[in-house]
Amino acid sequence: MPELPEVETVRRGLQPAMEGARILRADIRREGLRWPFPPKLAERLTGARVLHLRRRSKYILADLDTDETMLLHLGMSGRIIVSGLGAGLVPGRFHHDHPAPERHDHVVFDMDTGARVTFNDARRFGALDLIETALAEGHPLLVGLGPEPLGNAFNADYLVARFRGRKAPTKAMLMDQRIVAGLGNIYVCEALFRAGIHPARPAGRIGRMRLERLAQAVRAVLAEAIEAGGSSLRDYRQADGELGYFQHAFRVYDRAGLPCPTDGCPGTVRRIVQSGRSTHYCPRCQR
DNA sequence: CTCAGCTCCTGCGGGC
DNA sequence: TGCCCGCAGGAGCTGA
Repeated sequence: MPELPEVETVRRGLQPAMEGARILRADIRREGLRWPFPPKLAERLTGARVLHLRRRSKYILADLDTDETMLLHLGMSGRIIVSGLGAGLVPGRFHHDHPAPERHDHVVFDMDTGARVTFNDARRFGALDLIETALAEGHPLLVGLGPEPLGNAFNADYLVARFRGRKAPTKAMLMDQRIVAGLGNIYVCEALFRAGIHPARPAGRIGRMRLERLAQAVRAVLAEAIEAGGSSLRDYRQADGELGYFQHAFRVYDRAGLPCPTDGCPGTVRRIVQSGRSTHYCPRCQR
């Protein structure tokens, strides 16, 4: 469920609790999520200091002082919640005012900041792995990813090159993490609306000018969503448990039957299904 | 290579 | 109230 803006928001929320802090205890409460956890996970994490939290696509990467990097993915329903980082806490001491463990709390870290970091994932489509830091960029889950949509490599030239000759629906192309890394169902729908592109249009049949607009729309919607702390529909929370509020800024996503938000457009937002996923768009202003 | 469909898993809301 | 169905911010895998 979480897309790039939600993952980035979680990463930022984790920084005060984890960056520079040591993992005093790693409570691994099941064998794995989507895949089995790596061997001796708790032992390898216990005592490790988190040097830096990074994000690549929808993955959070925690570089440790053990020369290993922990890789986290939230899947559809994953949440990471920090507790015990409030005022008046004493660094280096355990605090006992953490909420009781809940159903689907799979991994719990007690940090020497006094913070507790809990990874909860009802559907268990999430992932957690540990790999040598030097090999992290080559992790099988990361190695095929396309450029970051907020980076310089993602632009109209790039889209022209990647879309050329492709007949797949533009929406499917943008959902493909090998083309661009970090978009998901919500932000693809929103970006296509802003760019005025029909989600079913074959990707190879969009002119350069319109791809310029599309690249700009992708960047804008992601930046605005990060600014808003992500979108909270069902499971998603920021690391401090607060809701994001970008869902109030959706123009088409989950708005089937409502009037198109474009000024003067008489259209109604439509819902269709593309490769098994809901697509929302305005048939009048998206061509 | 390209593309569509299926699958993993749990929870929730709507209709009857 | 209870049951069944469809649907959900992902993405790897299979097979045409």
